[in-house]
Amino acid sequence: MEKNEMLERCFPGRRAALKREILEHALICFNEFGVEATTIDAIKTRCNSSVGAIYHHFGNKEGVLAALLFAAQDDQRMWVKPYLESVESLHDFVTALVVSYIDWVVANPDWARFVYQARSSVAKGPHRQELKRRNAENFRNLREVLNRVQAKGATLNVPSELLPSLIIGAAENYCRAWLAGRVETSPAGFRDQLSEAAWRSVC
Amino acid sequence: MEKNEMLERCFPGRRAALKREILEHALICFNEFGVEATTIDAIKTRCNSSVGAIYHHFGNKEGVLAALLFAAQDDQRMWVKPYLESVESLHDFVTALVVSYIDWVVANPDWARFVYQARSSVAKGPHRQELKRRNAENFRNLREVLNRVQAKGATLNVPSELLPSLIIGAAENYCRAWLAGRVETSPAGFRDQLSEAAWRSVC
Amino acid sequence: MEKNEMLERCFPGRRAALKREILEHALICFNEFGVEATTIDAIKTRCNSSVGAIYHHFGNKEGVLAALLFAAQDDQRMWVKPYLESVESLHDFVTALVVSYIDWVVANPDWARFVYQARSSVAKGPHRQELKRRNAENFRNLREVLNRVQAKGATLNVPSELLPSLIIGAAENYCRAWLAGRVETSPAGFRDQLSEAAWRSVC
Amino acid sequence: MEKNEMLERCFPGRRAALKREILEHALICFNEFGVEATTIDAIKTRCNSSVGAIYHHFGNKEGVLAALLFAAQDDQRMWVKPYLESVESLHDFVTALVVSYIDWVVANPDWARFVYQARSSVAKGPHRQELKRRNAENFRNLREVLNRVQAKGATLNVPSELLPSLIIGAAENYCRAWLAGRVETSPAGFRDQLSEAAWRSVC
DNA sequence: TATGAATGAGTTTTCATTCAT
DNA sequence: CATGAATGAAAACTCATTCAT
Repeated sequence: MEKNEMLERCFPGRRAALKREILEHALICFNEFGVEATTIDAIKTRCNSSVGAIYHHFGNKEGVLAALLFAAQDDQRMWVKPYLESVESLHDFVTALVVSYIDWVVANPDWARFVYQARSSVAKGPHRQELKRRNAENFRNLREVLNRVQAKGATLNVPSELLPSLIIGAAENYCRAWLAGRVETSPAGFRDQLSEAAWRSVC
Repeated sequence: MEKNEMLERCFPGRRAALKREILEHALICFNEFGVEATTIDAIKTRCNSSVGAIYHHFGNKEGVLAALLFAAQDDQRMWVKPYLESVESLHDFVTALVVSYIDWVVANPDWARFVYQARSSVAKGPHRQELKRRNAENFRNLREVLNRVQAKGATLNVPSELLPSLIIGAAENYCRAWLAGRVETSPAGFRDQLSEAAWRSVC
Repeated sequence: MEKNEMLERCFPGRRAALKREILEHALICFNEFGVEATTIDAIKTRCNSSVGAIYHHFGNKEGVLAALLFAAQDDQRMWVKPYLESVESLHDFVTALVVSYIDWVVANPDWARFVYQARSSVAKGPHRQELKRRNAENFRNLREVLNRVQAKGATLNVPSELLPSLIIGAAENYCRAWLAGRVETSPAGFRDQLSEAAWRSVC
Repeated sequence: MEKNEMLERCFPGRRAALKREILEHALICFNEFGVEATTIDAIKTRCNSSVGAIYHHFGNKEGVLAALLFAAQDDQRMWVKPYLESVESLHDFVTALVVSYIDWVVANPDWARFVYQARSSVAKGPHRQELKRRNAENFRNLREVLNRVQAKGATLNVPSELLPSLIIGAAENYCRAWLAGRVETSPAGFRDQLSEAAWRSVC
């Protein structure tokens, strides 16, 4: 199962089995009832564990939330790597980002749904520094690839602040709509159209 | 004050004065503490009213939330009207939507911030049908304008489901980032770039 | 309609029309939801009146309750009178009480249901003195009839305190069970059996 | 103390100590203030516990009420057993029921008072099915004894629905009056008279 | 480590009552 | 007299968190 694979990667080993079990069911609860409406008790009931175990492993509710969000983001960043490796041009770069984003959402709809609602919660809570740090690091990594590509040829004539929105904005908007059931067609069906649109929007 | 103007429009008259007062301060609370973290008590303290009055006028917390969201959306839809009136071409249409969107967000940052976080709450709560109905009606209205414009000349070669994301996705993404403090530059500074990018992405 | 007849008797005249209207619908609410669960608002909604009107006429919720209870008891005491007039013997007396009790309950099931649940409420509330006074007066009146009858012939060899329970206990118990739906057969079907049983139990 | 004995029987063991503690003091509150007027807070204050503990053990207020009622009824049914064992005739049967009823009320006035006011509440609430089930079972058990006795000799010429009212009606009525302070003499003083009256009323 | 009973501050909500119009 | 908006005390109930076993 996909969920277990991702968690196995993030929390490997036998000793972390319960940890993975808890996170797996916490994700289901958060998506089913919403982040705020999910209680520790609901999670412990779903995974046949105990409140004590959850607190032992994650400290508190925000700890569970942060662990899940960071696992999802880590996975998403691992996922994009192979897409970026063969990037040679600016067009490749934009396409890699858009397509890998869509592919990840389609492959992990539960995680994507969760990320959209959990991000703002974590951004307000005690793990917001860690979140910022991780986002900054990710941004640096992408920047590095962009710089490498731009060194080879043409450069983009777009303000740095605006770039992420132009590249990912439309794709994210459509993925949100799909996960919320507002549109029917899977984003997978619009991979090329969304990546080409993103490319046209930046050049 | 802007807030009062908008609320005056939605809930006119002397008798609704307290209603407006409550909504005005509820908006501030929701933005300051978050939708879930805002308590009825906090609202009543802020507007020097009573819990009873809030329940008398809005039934419950979800009622306050829905009243605010619907007021904001009504205003946003009133706002876009003059932009759409002079639209002659597809390019005009895309520009009108993007630019009016940005202008509204910049003119009403508190309302915009609120809409982003309240929408998903209302979409899960007891007013979700009303929300759907309103969104559908808005969509029909825009569609009508689009049809009128397309009748005159070239038509867009973009799937209907994808169109809203292509037009508004990047602008929305940037506005969210701005309101969350993740970028510094006001979206007003990127009106033309965002609307041109949207246009290129659809044609 | 029965309800109106009884209320017309207790609160006669045009000016008391609203009063009767309120009481009539309050009775329905009290029976449907229970005394404590019935709110002034529910009553005002049911009778298309206003909270102000209810408070104007009855002072408070306990006032409504007491007015209804006293009306019901007054009616029950008016009802028993003709039964008692022709009483000549002890046997007649016991029969009159049991049979009139049953007949009244069957004729006014809503009022009877109400009396059973309202009595203890009023007995705790601010009208408890008035309730006591009325009960004592009623007891005196019945005692008088009993004395008159006993003066003519045989006397009962039953402690005074016990007498009411022996006479009415079984009938009341059955009527309660009937009104609660625990038994099917109307008490009217057991008029003779209950009155004869009562008579055998006291002699 | 009687209360503890009864509760110890219903909820035995060390682990249930707090459960018993809560019920014991809830009973006092319900009798002192009335079922509706007793708040969870009043109970928790009286037994030096916490609202959380009460909700942990009983779910909600209705849960406390039902637990107490069922405990009382269980006790009452245990109590009547020895009275029924030596029953040989119909007369014995009626006497056993009336006398054991009176003895139980006199031995447990607080529980009896509670049963009278709680029964109708529970009969309306979420535990009404359980209540019905228990009453039906109790009825079956008594019916069995009655059948056994009737097999030996004379049978009663009284409708089945009416029988309980004839047997217990007067005693219950008197016990209610005594517990409410409307009469002075303890029902214990009228054991024989009430049981003999019941016997005469059914034969 | 694991458990789940116990805590109690904090929340939503209700509703009798008042009073200005 | 009638109305219903406004009040606010008080209620039920929740739930993150702790801690003894």
